[in-house]
Amino acid sequence: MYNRAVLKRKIISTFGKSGLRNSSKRNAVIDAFVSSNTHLNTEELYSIVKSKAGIGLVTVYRTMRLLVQYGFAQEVDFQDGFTRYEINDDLSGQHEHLICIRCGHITEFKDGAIQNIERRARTKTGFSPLHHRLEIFGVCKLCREKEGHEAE
Amino acid sequence: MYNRAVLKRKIISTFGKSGLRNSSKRNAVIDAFVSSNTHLNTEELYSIVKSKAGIGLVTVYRTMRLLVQYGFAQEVDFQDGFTRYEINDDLSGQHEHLICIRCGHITEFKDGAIQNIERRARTKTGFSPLHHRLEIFGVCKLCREKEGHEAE
DNA sequence: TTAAGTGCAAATTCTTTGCAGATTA
DNA sequence: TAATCTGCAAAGAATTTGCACTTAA
Repeated sequence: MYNRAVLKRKIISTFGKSGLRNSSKRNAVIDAFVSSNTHLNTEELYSIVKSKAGIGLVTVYRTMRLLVQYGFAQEVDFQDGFTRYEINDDLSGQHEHLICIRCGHITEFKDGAIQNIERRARTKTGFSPLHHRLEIFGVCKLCREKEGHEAE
Repeated sequence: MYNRAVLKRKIISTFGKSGLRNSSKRNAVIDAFVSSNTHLNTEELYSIVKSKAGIGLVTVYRTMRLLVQYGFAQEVDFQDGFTRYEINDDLSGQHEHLICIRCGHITEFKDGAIQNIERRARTKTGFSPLHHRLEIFGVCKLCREKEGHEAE
């Protein structure tokens, strides 16, 4: 598990080495991002930081784009119409998403077998995997219980 | 492997039972979709059908939405700014996507281990998987060769 | 006949960009 | 000081919707 304060320092240090400046507003967005436990979209990140520091939506977009470019953030797509972000799996350990098509609830799920799939992809096709996204769509336990397990 | 003519008939029959009509323009979009081997986006599907039948872009959007709703099409996201569609994996057999972050080339890749991951997800969390998306981002063989395998 | 399907243009929604002023190194 | 950063408003791009007309059942 990554440490958030460490991650934040690493991001700012990496940015600094690339000629990006250590701005207080951008830092507030980085803070909101590394502190979040869920998969926030731009609007949600904005609603966190705008009260704190009078930050504009555009700054959130620009900061998230940088975080993706530099490999600290990864875009995830839960088919709800928003681009969402999470801390790059390579930093925190790979995980998959179980997405309930009834209630929209997201469960994170770890399974080491993905590593084997990536290894086979490399062996069979010469493709060199860097990171992945696995989203499994289905019906969560609670919704199945509500429906009397019809979804079985 | 599904048969395309059979699939098309199945779609139209399912639509008919739901009170949707058998319209020639919608059929042209369905045709273009079931005949395609790649992951077409709306604009690409439109460019196929507009010459044939004077169909509007809006009809393509509406048809693809129906195909997704009824489970015949699945949206895929290759992070190129477009929503792309493929025939639902449940109908043709599951496959994964290897996406080259240099040249954008997509390779389809089959690996049965995903079934085991889905099974473990069900056992561990009570989640009932219906379908999944696995996208592995990395560098394809050709790009690696061009780069002298730096990406290793 | 009548409910569904369609195209056009307008409206929405998410995201990016131009530019003048603010901030950081 | 000099380059980067920022917010605002405007522009873009993908997608949806309102509405009058067309078509299938």
